[in-house]
Amino acid sequence: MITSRISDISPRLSGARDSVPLASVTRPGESAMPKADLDRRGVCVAEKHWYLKNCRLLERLPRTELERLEQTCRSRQFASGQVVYLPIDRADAILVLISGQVKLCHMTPEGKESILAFIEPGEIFGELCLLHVPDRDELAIATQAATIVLIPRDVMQVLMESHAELAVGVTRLFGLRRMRLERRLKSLLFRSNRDRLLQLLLELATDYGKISGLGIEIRIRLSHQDLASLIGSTRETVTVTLGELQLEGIVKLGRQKITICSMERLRLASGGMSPSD
Amino acid sequence: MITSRISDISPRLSGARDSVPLASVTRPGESAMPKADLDRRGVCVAEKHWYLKNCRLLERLPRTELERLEQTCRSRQFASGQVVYLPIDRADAILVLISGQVKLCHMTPEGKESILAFIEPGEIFGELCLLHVPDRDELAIATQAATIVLIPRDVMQVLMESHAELAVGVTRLFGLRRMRLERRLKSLLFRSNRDRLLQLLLELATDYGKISGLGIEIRIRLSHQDLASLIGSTRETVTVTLGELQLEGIVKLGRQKITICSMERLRLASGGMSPSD
DNA sequence: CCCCTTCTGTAAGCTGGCATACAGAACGAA
DNA sequence: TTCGTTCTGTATGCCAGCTTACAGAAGGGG
Repeated sequence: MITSRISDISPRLSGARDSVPLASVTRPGESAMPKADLDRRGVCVAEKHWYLKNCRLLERLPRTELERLEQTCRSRQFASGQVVYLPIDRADAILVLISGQVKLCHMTPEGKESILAFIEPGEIFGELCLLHVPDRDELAIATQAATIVLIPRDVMQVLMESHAELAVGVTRLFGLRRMRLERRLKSLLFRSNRDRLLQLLLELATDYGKISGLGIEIRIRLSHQDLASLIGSTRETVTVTLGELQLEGIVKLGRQKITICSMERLRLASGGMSPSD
Repeated sequence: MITSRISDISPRLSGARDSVPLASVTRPGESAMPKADLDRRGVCVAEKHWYLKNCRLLERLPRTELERLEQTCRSRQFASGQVVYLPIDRADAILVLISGQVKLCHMTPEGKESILAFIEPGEIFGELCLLHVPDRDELAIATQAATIVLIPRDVMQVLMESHAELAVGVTRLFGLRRMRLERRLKSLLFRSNRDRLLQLLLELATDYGKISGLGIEIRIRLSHQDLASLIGSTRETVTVTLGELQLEGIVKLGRQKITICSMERLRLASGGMSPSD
């Protein structure tokens, strides 16, 4: 249920209201990191450049810069379900997801959650801080135990100025995310619940699809509630609609697992448009 | 009616299907430009740098570069209602709107139009081509007689590489547009028709608001159909809802003109969130 | 000025999908 | 294994908003 999710985070929300720095969201005893990896300030310093090299955007930086980054940025661990940042948090660093999974979402005044995006390892998020907006304006929650590296905005900015290819990469990132948003907006306006779900499945299949015996399986685990939060619908409606799609032989359902039996029929049913339309 | 809008553009659609370059969308006799401003190829060459200097993004370029731009880019005139580009057009140039107004929109398979954005003089659009996506994926229509300068993608790319401040500007542009989209997405998911309209009015007031005697007047002319296309609703529903808001004393209606009587009450009614939420 | 188009207003009926309410199933933790 | 929690499935009433259908009003072009 949604309400349970909210109560899940509200204690942290109040805790962070007085602009506690990100580093203190995890309480001392809560960290899942082995002690050997911690220095005196509880910050992981080992192998960071190795981590960062796995980030598409940063890998093109020269080795010296990656090492310099080690000096300035910190690594953090988050348990599954933990809040990474809150809408009201100050946006002063970009984040690199090293491992695990994070979802970015937004809460309506009535407490409904709409998921804006899922972040996978190697991806960057919270990058809007580069525009010098005051706060995050979105909620980031670890959906799996996650390791995250924080790069302060100033540091990133300096890097971008001295390394044009990084700036180009960031521009590209902004652009691609914007395209994804536009696609999503288009698929929401004027479309029935069923159409939105079909379109979503199509996008999930292309983004996270893995070929399996029965067809294309969606790698990430999503409950019906999650799907509803992605298309702005309700859990019940999604359950029913998915059931129909299964009867029609388009998908095969499992617990938090969806397999697309026939991409052609899915494409056809969702209006014959590719996910990039 | 919507259908009439579609028939309005469909002849041009077929004309452009075989990848006719943008420059040929306007038929020779159709230009509203005085002859003196045209060279042999029907392209305006006069005072272009003066135009471009009014563009927020380009104004920071050194004068020499602006003049070089004159050599490579063309200027075009579009009559009100004319198509600037089609979703299937190749995306190989960014466009600068010098004067007039352009709307970017998307057509659903059933022929409903959803407006993605309005472009005002000095603004850039079609900039997604910088990501090397194959085609436009959206429809651009002049809503007022418009003058537009085309900057080929390659030219822009070279400029960005040699002028970091331009690249930064583009990044910023992408980011800001993305924020706007995210805001819009949030205001669409899970919100009633009324709420969406209120939120839209709030954004329109901040983006295009002009103080007048009765309150804040929205500068751009929008029909109820346009508003419906912006929030994914129907013309009738918008008419009724606007009527209610007028009765409540929140807005004052005129033909294609809306004046916000009380920003406070509007803000309050739309959930008490600022447009940047 | 008149005609034609676009814009706005109003109303009645229908329906997709939401709210609500249960219940069984699968999973995780202890 | 057992208990508690989350996930999934199903049914019913109800309502916001879409559809359809008209009609007057305001421009605008000739």
